[in-house]
Amino acid sequence: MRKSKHLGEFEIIVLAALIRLADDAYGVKIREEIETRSGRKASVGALYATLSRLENKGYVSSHTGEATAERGGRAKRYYQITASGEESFQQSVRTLSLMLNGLPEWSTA
Amino acid sequence: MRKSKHLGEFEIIVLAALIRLADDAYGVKIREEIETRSGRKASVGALYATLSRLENKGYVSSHTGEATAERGGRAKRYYQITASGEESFQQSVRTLSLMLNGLPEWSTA
DNA sequence: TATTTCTTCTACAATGCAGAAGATATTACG
DNA sequence: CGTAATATCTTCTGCATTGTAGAAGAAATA
Repeated sequence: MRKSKHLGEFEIIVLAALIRLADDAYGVKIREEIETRSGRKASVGALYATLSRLENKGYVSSHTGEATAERGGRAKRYYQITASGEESFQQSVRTLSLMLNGLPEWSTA
Repeated sequence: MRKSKHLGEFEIIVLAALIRLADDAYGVKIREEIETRSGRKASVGALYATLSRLENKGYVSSHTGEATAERGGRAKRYYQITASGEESFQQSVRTLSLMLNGLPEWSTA
């Protein structure tokens, strides 16, 4: 059915982090992954708002984790990308790739 | 001074098109470049709004072209990326690269 | 005046952002 | 034990920035 709505810059980054973290993707960890890997700042609010919106669009799903906590704290909420999200992600990545490929700013990246 | 505000997805795409088109970058052509190269839709309104915002931020500059028109029509307005815009562009591209590099969605792109 | 080419305008929708507040678990200590 | 301190994580709220569409307007030639 090909809706072709585009993902925002931060949405792309969040989904990339989700994929990287596989089954260890919960809020705090996702934020950490983004900041350490890319240096890009990501406030808690921004992150959760984005995750929530992605979930509304059906691009990610979530489930609350077991109370495994080694030391205090609230239960984690784990996220994972859905098939639909994967499709959208791929399309956005492809678009960027087509536009950036070959540029000096790109190769140097 | 490192402001580090992030570029939006479409802003990145527009800047990429600007760089590609070099001195032939005016509205209609930019739009064409984006759509033919990546398949991504870009309405006139969206494009000019984005160019205008980028100019306000000092990321692009513009000048009106000579009335060269081979056959009717209004004067073109040529855009080019500024040093500051280039810096911001590079940073955004780098962030994406760091997040995407190594992912299957990326290699496949 | 008709036609062509290109840009502006207007109004609204979607995304991004920050940090205080809230929830819920373990640990400390009487 | 009871309950306060502490640690972890997520929600909430309000606002700023970016994205979108297409009709309307400007300016040139035929």
